[in-house]
Amino acid sequence: MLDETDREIVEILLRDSRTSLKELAQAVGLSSPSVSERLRRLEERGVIRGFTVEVDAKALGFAIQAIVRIKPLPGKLHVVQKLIEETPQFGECDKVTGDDCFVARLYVRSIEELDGLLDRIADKAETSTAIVKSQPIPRRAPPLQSS
Amino acid sequence: MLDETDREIVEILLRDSRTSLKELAQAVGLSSPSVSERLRRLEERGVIRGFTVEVDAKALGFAIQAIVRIKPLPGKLHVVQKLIEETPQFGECDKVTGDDCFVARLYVRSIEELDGLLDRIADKAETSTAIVKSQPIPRRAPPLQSS
DNA sequence: CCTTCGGCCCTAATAAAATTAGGTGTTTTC
DNA sequence: GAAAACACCTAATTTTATTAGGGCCGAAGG
Repeated sequence: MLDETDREIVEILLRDSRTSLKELAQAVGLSSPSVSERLRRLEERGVIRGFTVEVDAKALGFAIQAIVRIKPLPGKLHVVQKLIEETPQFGECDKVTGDDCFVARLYVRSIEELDGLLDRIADKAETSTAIVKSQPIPRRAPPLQSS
Repeated sequence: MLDETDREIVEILLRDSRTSLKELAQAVGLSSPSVSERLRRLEERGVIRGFTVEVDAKALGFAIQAIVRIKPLPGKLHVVQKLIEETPQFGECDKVTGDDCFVARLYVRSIEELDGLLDRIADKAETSTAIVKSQPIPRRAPPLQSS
């Protein structure tokens, strides 16, 4: 899928996407235009979906994170999904197998805020909540090797 | 925490962190050096933790994602954590309240691969697995407003 | 077997972007 | 009320990215 050079480029960009072409070129032993072209193709192929920044929840005052399993009551699936989408405290949300339920991350400043948010879903879904104690792996990309 | 200008800058960068200072400056009605300085301070304050790329699991052949709850058997907590960290198919992993258990994302190419990975943990932890059917919110930052 | 085409790379020149330097007005502090 | 701190500006400089133009295989086809 990716050759060794592409993999190295992506790995460097995962660590710091502002790395200059010059530095990337040095790291992989190519010229800047070559790296630029590889980058363009990685994006074109959809391997690199985009360039972004990582924002720190704690620095913004969201000291607590929770993982919430949300099982909408019969007929409430779309209402619940809409609510999740429109509530900014929800981070990523996955719809998973088993009773059509959602697993979502929640960013809150206090237990009270968490409680308040869960209350607002209480009449639309069954929920179970786990507070995040630590993040052994805060974020990690899928493997870049096909091995 | 963040003024309106900072918020706008961060929002733009979340969408595309390669946006030039010139464009950012135009968007917020400041000069490039001013935006540059604000950026520096956002990083210094830890609001922006880093610049990175988003890599697409599907494009790399990982068609399946699963959310796995992993409850280590007595005395196996550290072994399990190490295994998770060293298995590249694991994406982000949170340690949550309730019986010292982990919630992790898993990227695999097939159900067989998923099964194989779960087998390797089977003697160290109790697991329950939910396959991701869709991602209503693939990724989202915490709210930028204190509201 | 030779030619052609496509892929991938290069250097050098140009264009665009980021940074730095130096200065102005406004607000906070002593 | 002066001084310092702050947040911003423009203009000059430096760094970075992009473009243009060619060379070198290696595979495909005559």
